[in-house]
Amino acid sequence: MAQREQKPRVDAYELVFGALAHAARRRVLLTIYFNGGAMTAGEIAAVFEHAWQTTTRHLRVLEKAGLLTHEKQGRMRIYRIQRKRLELVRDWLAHFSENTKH
Amino acid sequence: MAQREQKPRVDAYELVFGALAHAARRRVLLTIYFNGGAMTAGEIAAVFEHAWQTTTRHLRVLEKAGLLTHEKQGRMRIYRIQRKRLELVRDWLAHFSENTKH
DNA sequence: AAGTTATTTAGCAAGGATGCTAAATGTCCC
DNA sequence: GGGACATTTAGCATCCTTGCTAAATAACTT
Repeated sequence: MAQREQKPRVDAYELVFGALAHAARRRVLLTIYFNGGAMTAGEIAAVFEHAWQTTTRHLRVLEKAGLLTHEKQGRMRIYRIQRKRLELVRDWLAHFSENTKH
Repeated sequence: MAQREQKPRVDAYELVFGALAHAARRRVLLTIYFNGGAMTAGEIAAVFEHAWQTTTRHLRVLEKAGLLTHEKQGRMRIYRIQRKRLELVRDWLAHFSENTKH
């Protein structure tokens, strides 16, 4: 039993890696990116065979992970990819780089 | 319904991202890496609070994902990290790089 | 060969994730 | 303001994952 556990960006890894663990969510990110970085929820959902509501949940997971943000525009919501957040993954990978090999 | 789905290295992404989705497994990789790239199952398990068997399963998942390999040495098994396999993650991230910005 | 050490496999319970349908919310248009 | 459109929230069933304990395998030791 550890005295006290710190949870600063530890949770961030958890959220991001968790979000990327599902093929549909990875595909959502790619889809939005190749569409210029932003799409409405409807456009995104249309790409998938899933029910609308299922995609909505995936979007929520991605947003909670910080990989997506949304803004309202009238009755539609525009989701925007947060490329910067993906660097967290790169950061984690960097632990395994040649140089750091200690 | 798509005509036919190809699954070449698609499954590889699935396996690797799936494996990295669990904090314990990410920690196993870091542990082995910072221990010089190889450790026995026992040494790895000793690092965790989990029951031995639970860690064994994590090792299996990581191995199935290609992130670890093992070789027998007497009655112990030495697990070795496959850094190269992590590049698959880097490859995926590369889709979002500035340059490739379609 | 019997016992000890190192590790995996099997089987089960609990919790979480995923996908669906139905209902709710919020906005636009006549 | 009433209906159509865009999207989310709720609730439920199913499946997958994780963690555990018990049992099995396999290699060393005496």
